[in-house]
Amino acid sequence: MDAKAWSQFEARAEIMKALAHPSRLFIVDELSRGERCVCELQEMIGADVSTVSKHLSVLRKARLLVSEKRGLQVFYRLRVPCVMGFFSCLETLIRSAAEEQLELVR
Amino acid sequence: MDAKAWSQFEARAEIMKALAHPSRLFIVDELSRGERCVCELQEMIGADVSTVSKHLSVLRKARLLVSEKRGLQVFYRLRVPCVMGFFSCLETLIRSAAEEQLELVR
DNA sequence: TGCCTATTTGGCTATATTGCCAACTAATGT
DNA sequence: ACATTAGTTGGCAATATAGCCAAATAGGCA
Repeated sequence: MDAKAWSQFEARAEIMKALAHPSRLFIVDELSRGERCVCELQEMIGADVSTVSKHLSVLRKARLLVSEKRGLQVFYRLRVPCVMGFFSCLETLIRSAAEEQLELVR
Repeated sequence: MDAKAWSQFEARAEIMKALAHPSRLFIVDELSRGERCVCELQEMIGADVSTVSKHLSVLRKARLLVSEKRGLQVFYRLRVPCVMGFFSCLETLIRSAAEEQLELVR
C-alpha cells in the first residue's frame, strides 16, 4: 500500500474516531435537527460541561461541526448532513445484533 | 435522554469504533471489491498476521464482515456495502482539511 | 501419525481516550 | 471595576486500544 493511499485511510479514520462515542453521536443526531448551544446539549447529556465541551471540540476538529459565538453562548451546527444517512444504513446491523441478543435469552 | 435512546447511540458507537482505524478502513475498502483471505490482507497491510487477524475480528464482531473457512484459508466478505457510500460523503471534509494544510504551508 | 501452513488467541507493554475538577477566558450587566 | 454566566483548557487517574511475540488450533498432505 503506498503512502498516499495510507494517508487517505488515516484521514477517514480521524473522522470515524470523532464519531466513535455515544455522547458525540447523540450530539450529531441532535444537531441534525438544528443548532444548539453547549448548555442545551450539556443538560440533555447530563455530563460535566467540560466533558461536553471536549466532545464538541473533537467533532469540530474533525470538521463535522462548526461553532458560532453569540453573546455568552456558543452555538454548534452540523456541517455534514450526510452523516445521518449513514446511520440508517447501519440500522440493519444494529437490528440483527438485537435479534441475536434475544436468541441468547431464549 | 432515556435509556433506550442511549443504548441506540451506544450500538452505533460500537460500529463506528470498529471503523476508527486506518488498517480496518483499508480492509473494508479492499473487501468492497470482493472477498479476500487473511494472508492476502496481511501482505497488503504489512503488519503481523496476528494484528491483522485481530482487526478482522473487531470488524466481524461489529457485524461489518462475515468470514468463511475454505481449506486452510479464511475468507472475509463485506456485509454492508453502504459503508463505502459514506466515505464519498466524507470526501468534502477530507479535501477541505487538505486545503487548509496547504494554506498553512504558504 | 507427523509435519507444514493458515489463522486465532493469550499475554504483555506502550499509547490513547475518557471524564472529572479546578483554573482560566470572554461577554454581559450593575 | 466587580460579579455573573457560558464555555474552554490543563491536568490527572481510570480505562481502553494497538501491536508484537509466543503458544494454541485446525486443515491438508506425506
